[in-house]
Amino acid sequence: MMWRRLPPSRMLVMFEAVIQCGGVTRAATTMNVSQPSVTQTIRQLEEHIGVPLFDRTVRPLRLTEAGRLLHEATYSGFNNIISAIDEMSWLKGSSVRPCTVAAPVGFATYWLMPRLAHFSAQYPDYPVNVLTTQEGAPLLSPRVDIAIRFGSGPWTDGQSDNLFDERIRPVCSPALARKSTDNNIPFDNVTLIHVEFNDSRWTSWDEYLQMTQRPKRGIRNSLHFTNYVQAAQAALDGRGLMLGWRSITYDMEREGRLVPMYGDAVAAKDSFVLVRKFDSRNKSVELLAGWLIEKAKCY
Amino acid sequence: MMWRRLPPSRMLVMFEAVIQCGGVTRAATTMNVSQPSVTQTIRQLEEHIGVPLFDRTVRPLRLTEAGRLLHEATYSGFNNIISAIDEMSWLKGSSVRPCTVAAPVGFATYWLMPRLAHFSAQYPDYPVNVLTTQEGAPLLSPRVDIAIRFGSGPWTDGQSDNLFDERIRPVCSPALARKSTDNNIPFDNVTLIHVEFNDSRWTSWDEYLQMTQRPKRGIRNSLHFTNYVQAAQAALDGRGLMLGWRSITYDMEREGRLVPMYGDAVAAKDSFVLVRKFDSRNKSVELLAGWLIEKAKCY
DNA sequence: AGTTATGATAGGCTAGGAGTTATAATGATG
DNA sequence: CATCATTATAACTCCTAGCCTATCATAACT
Repeated sequence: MMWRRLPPSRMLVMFEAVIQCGGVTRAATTMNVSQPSVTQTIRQLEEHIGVPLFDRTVRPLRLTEAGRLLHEATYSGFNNIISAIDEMSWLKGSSVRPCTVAAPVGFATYWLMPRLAHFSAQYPDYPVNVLTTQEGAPLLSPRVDIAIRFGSGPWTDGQSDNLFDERIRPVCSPALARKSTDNNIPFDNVTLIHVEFNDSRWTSWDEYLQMTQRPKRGIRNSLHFTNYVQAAQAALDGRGLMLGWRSITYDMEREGRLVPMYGDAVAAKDSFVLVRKFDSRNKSVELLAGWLIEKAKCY
Repeated sequence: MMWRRLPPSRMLVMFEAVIQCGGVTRAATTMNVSQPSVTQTIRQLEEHIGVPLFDRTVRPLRLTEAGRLLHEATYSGFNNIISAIDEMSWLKGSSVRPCTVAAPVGFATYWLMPRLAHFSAQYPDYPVNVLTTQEGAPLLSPRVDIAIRFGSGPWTDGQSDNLFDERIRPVCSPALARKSTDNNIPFDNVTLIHVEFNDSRWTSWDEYLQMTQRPKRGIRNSLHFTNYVQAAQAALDGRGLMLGWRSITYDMEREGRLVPMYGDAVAAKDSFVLVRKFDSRNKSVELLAGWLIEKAKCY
């Protein structure tokens, strides 16, 4: 009876695509369909639900509050299903049970994934699965061997090891930094790149300005994104100043693609913790957990 | 890129229906399609994934390990999406923000839902949403105002109040109980109704037998189910002896539809705890939380 | 073993989903 | 204000996904 309200997955997939690509047109090209097709599909979805998902009074379409809600739900919902399928596929071929690690989406994208590539190269016989979550503290479960949580803990449902504290500071592209210093542009005139999260633990620009005792900014000179991927891209393109989370921008800073600018680093309230099952008979769990902890040290 | 592996929702919905109805034929009738259609759809899904989902060597089709995995994922995944949509629909009509409570599936079905019916009757102006989870400890999140958890805590992400401890004892229908006592049937000859959960915190028959120092049973005389709904139905029909969780079977016991039989109650390791957000500006959260705690007392 | 209940297979048909092109409308930008 | 970029609307086409009937195969039950 529950599926009466469930929209066809096509629509939800399109919806996600539009969000990811940041616009109908781009979504259309990446999905290999025409632009009107996407518009139609989104309309159908909105009709199906009965609520507008996008704000049409602004041109690169932006999510409404309702849209953001749905986005969160579908994103993690699909992730659940897909990662289960992945796991099953592995389970079919090799008899080696893969190790599944759950992590918050930003951490997974910018810290975990790049490193996992190395891990897989080093230990090709130990398959690893990543389950991204919208929440900061994924639970251990039959399907999750390692959970990486952002918070204060302590957690008692498994063996926990601290990975690192989180630190935040403004960063931007080297080009923008040079331009700013050369022309002596004051902080207040620089475009700020915002990421709209619902998680209260993620420090926002507003909070940062407050913590560093700077005046609050208006909506002038600001770019808004709903995910870190786009925001980071905008920063790399030199379109503004982003609040750089250490776990997310560290690699990019090291490569010189982003540089700290305008202001000090601020410690986040919480830190990242790796929690693994107590009784993991699975060798790969121990191996991967140790490996990640090691990587976190030298970071 | 992630949707490459996502099967059409039709298939997943059918899959869920087959599980819920406990068979292809029954699923067909409840979904208003022909039986071959269902068979087809399931085959397509299995092809899509590349893994058999059902064990065909047994006649009322049973889930394989892989199937169980997928079931869990889709169930909670869809639940996420649907409850988000529900919430949005409410949000459209009335400006009163609904209160969303997340709870483990068994608790939600058998304890929460029946009581919520009364709550809604009493306070029609306070809409309530239920989000069922496969795990025992749902998190608070922007979308979840109240989380009901089964575990040992303590949890610090919100204000927590104990609801009640869990207790387990064998129960069956009055008819079966009478027949057993009349004919002096020994415990070892009674059919046991099993529920297959992956959550280690749910005590199984094996554990119960061990705790009460009875001999372990073979697979003879046993019925297996994957969810409590079916299992409870089987118990009500007098088809065997079920391990009755207080939170689940209490109402049915009070109505005389189930009676305790063969053996003592055993305390579960953990208890149910209600966790609500610290700063709930939402009146309905406070109201509902207090109401539930009150109900839990007199139960 | 015979009977019943349940699921699998084959083949054919049709409705409507999903996409296309062409064009208009509207916000962003300078 | 002019131009560009992006999204909305309309009308039409196509094809395939999904369903059905009919029949067969096999497990469960007694």
